Amino acid sequence: MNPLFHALFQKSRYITNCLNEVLKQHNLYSSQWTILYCLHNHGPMTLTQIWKYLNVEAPSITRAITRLETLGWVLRIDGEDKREKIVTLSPYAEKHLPVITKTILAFEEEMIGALTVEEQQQFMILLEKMKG
Amino acid sequence: MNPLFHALFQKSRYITNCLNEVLKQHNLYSSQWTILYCLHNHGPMTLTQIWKYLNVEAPSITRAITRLETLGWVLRIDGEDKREKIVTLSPYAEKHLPVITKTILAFEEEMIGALTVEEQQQFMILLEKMKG
DNA sequence: AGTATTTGTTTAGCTAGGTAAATAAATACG
DNA sequence: CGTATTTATTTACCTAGCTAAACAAATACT
Repeated sequence: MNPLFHALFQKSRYITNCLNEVLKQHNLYSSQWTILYCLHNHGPMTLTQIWKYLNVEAPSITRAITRLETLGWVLRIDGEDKREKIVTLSPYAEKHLPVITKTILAFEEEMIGALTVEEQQQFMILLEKMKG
Repeated sequence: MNPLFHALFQKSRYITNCLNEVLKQHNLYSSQWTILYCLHNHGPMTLTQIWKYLNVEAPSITRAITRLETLGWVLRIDGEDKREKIVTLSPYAEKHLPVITKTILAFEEEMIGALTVEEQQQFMILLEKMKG
């Protein structure tokens, strides 16, 4: 395996593991938090909007939303178009998200802190260049 | 989610998906190929050597090796220390690996080609800086 | 020598992604 | 209007990582 790929995969796994560790105190997993944060910023979204935005396949989102629903974080309501389901944050989520967001921001700052803003931009540019 | 993490995870998933697409013609998955390539370079290895080198947990390797064994790519033989199993490439693997390696190198070149050698080094350095 | 600890591997069960195919509602077309 | 196609979601099943705990062999300790 090309060392660049190897390093990329490693770091990706490492960061998600760290993220899960931080989220443990809130009884959440990284993929769940990603969706909650997404809904928090965009307001109610259909499943399709969510998976297109997060760039994963639909079944992953269906499963995650089902779990979040049973845990009481989101509500799934029928849209005007009867095919689609609109997902919204529950009052419980609205109440608890701010403090979670805060701990996550601290984590991200700690993780990325060693990079200057220019380095962060450079990193994004280099990522883009890898045939997207 | 911090856009830098988002981009990192995205690209990581994207590349493994592409890799799997390329490997489909050889009836292999990326994780399997990673192990075969590892054995090809280092010669016979114990399970522990493999998971420490690839930096994943032991059960992932156990499962992958079991699958590779039933598919005829590797052999698992008892070591002198009766606890450990030594994994070696099968003659079938020795025969077929070169051509697979060739297609993978072409894929990696295509994927990374847009980056100069300096940019690749820079990318590695930036990855390292993210709290390892 | 006999017990306690460590080490290598495996098993069980979890999240998290993927594809392929089923289903139901909406839309397009002849 | 009725059928064909598209679109949104779901279901079933696959790889790929993880942790926790079981187990057996080796090593350390007294």
